[in-house]
Amino acid sequence: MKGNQVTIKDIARQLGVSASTVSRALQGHPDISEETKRAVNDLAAKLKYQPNAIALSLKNQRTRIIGVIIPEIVHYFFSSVISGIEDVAYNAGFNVIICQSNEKFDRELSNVKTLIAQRVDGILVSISKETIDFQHLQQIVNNQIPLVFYDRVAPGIFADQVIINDMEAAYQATKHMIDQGRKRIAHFAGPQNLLIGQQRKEGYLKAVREAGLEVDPRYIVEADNYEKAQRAILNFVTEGNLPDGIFSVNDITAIGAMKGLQKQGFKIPDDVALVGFSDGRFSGITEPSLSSVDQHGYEMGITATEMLLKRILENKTDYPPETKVLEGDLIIRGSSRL
Amino acid sequence: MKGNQVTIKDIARQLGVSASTVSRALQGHPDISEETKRAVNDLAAKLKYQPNAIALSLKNQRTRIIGVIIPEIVHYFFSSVISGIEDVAYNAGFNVIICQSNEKFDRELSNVKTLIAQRVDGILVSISKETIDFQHLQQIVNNQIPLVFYDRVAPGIFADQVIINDMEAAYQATKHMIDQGRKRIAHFAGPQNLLIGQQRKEGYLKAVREAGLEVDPRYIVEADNYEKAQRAILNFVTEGNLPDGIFSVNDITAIGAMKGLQKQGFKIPDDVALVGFSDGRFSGITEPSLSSVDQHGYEMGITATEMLLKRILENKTDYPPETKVLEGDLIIRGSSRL
DNA sequence: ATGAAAGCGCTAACAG
DNA sequence: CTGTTAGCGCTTTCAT
Repeated sequence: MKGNQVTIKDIARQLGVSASTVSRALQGHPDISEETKRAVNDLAAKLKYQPNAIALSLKNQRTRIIGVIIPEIVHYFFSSVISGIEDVAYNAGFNVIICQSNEKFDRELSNVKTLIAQRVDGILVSISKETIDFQHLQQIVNNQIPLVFYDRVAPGIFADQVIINDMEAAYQATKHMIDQGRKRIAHFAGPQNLLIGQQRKEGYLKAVREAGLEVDPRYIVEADNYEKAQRAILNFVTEGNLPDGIFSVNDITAIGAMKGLQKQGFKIPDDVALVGFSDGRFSGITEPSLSSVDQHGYEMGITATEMLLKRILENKTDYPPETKVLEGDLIIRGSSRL
Repeated sequence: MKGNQVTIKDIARQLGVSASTVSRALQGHPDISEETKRAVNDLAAKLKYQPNAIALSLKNQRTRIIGVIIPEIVHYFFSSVISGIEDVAYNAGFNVIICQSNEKFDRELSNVKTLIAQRVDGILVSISKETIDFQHLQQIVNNQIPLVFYDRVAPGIFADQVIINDMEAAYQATKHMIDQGRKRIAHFAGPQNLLIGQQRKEGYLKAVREAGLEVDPRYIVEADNYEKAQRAILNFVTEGNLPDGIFSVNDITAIGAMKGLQKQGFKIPDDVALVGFSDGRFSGITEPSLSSVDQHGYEMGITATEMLLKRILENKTDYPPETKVLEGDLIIRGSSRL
């Protein structure tokens, strides 16, 4: 932002009129003569004048910027969410600032500070795996900045949220394996401080219990990435208690399990059935292809942003927070089909 | 950005001092008494005062924001680049605005306008597949906004750039298959208006020619995604001229080829060897695992941002544009190893 | 040690 | 139809 960008003053000076006239001409204000308008617009085009968004923000007390806090952009689910957010924001004339927390609490804290300092008009948040303290998020609410949580919500914060029906989807995923005759189903679970981690485990438990199967605590392992899944598989094998089905909290964990099992010579789905979660770009690519729950990231981004824009544009902080629940869709593929 | 954020004035009023005193106290200015400083800082903390970044930007004529234009965030390569960008920017106290062009020229145009309007301190660009007109990028240079291209550069624009040695990497990838005894090697090429598309094809051609093999035009197909690869494979099969090796412009294309071939009953790498480009998260997951060129996205993001920050902080527009070339590393995996 | 005033770029009363 | 003025939040001379 060096000093050589064209301002309204430059145009005013060159045309021998006042800045306000230029401002009005640019806005097509009816008071201004056609002649002046033409002169102003021509010169503006010639000089490639771009209004200074910062000055406008300061004046108008709104930035037309939406801040997004996202755990990790490299995941297909999260980048689809971003696409949804951007599409809606873009159509409404809003810009988007994306901040990655990298799953770190400290970084998330700093992200919130940044977005407040930038005076964004609204904030979309999916909390990090580490986040167990929510003061910074409360701070957003206190500052009366519209806030919508997507996917990973913060308990106790009075704000809109859009989530998927994690418990039901997890239940369906597990039940599907049971329906195929599996008896010893394990769960590779996510962090239990995240609601999604709890809910997916709950759904799993519900299906197991409902089928009258035993809940074996050795079969519930906190494993939410490739490496942990591999290690868990190795444990199962050495201890001689291999499950015949595994429901994983996400796809990459399911793939870690798949690779680990195949390395040990087991066949998928014959020996062990696998179902993941999120339906990333991986699912169709593994051999066999991976059953998974489609989490509809793009739609989630759209919905969250629409909710946020509603708060921003209608300027309503009075009505109570809404929670929208999207349905996750179980996609059955080779890894769990007999 | 509603009206209820705490400002320096609020603090001044409550303490019965002037705004300038508060400002100075907050900055630790030596003129201010310890007593006043303490009072100001305490109240600021209590009210959770956050300086208005917009007012600061307007005053200082710099935003400490870096604008990034990226084709599509969902690709592992590009999201790694973003991580590199963010890490460097973050450490230097800069924020990042990410704009997706979605591979559309119009969107890219609009992105550039937005970033100029936001008066970002510098811009990082990788051009879209559609971009063949570069005036908007020239506009950035004209406005004296520091500009660095990464990966996909715009010819004829006088700006820094960081790329990988696409031609050499493509040459190595192709040569590797030739060294393994392949004689009929095809190339699934990217858009030829992108330099990376041209260069990767050039590298392929160089290896083929150097080995004294025939350049068969039927073996050079413009295919840069999963579906196009599948179709191309089908064509090869129906026309009865299946190659024994394919070098693809990116991984997802290589995987499309792999799936297409396997569906037809061909064995990888026995019947056809495959090498991709970019070494995304897919590479280790397919069966067999995919040989690919590691494009070092994270490092590219780091390098590009360091170059940009140098321009911004040293305020040097005088020295000539630099081009940094990173080396791509061929990673040989199961899809091309006999 | 502190305050008053000006200014960053723009808009919107208010005046003519 | 157009100009003058004030103000958005903050910093920074220049006074005192």
